[in-house]
Amino acid sequence: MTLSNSEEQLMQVLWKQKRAIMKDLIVAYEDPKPATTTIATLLKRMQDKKFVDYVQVGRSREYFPLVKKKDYFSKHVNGLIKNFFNNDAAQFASFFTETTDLSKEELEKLKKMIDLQIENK
Amino acid sequence: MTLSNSEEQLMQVLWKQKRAIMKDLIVAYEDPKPATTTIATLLKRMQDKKFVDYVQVGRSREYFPLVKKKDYFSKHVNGLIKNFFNNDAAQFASFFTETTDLSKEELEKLKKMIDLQIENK
DNA sequence: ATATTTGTTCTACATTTGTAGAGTAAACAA
DNA sequence: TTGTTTACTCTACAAATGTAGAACAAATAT
Repeated sequence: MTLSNSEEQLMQVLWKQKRAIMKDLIVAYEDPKPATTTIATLLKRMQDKKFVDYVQVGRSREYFPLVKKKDYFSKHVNGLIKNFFNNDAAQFASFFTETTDLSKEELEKLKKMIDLQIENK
Repeated sequence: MTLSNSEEQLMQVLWKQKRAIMKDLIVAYEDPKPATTTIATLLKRMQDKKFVDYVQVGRSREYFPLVKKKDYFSKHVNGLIKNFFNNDAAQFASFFTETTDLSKEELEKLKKMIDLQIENK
């Protein structure tokens, strides 16, 4: 089960806010803001898909993510790797460093992180 | 304009085969293979979206990609970076090295590539 | 020459997605 | 205590997607 585009967008808001009621969610949107009913529909569908849940707080529901951004995202990336690179992460990595536009500093930082990873092997 | 899932799947086949007629495309599918009309519909929609074109060769059309896999894919990755990491590629990179499961050798290789990149800055 | 295969277009239809109005109940403001 | 706000559910509907039958034309096999 995956999120559709607009569901994913809403999920981003929720990940950022951690817990939020309707009003908070809508505030996070640019103009033209969606109708409240639109958000409500999306939230309901996301509940059905087990991506969010809520607790009743007074008159409102406080929504929260059931899925960690990191987990969701790593599934995404691994899907991409599988799809586009025959499941070869190294090939993906190479592609990544070529394609994205990292500054010298960022590259140095990345190198340090890789060193750390190598040490832990 | 983006490809839907099943369009993207077909695009993968076409990228692999470079140029292909209907029969070749269908052969590449696992059982249960889709109906030829299904593939035809997808191809037509992909033409409309300017992702493929064809030349008539005898009785058949030889289809070919109009978009390079690499270009298509880098747009994808950059989309992900924007969406999930606030447009911060370094953060993405860090996430990537943590999450994907690279071997020591692969990490070394990656480090070398990064060094190359740094030199070219 | 007739039957069969192949590729195509047209049409169709169920499902999913994006979006929101109508109606309603609870809480709140005046 | 009555109007206003807020959040929710129900319903709706157009567009996109996934899938494929019907019909047809060209090529091919017998």
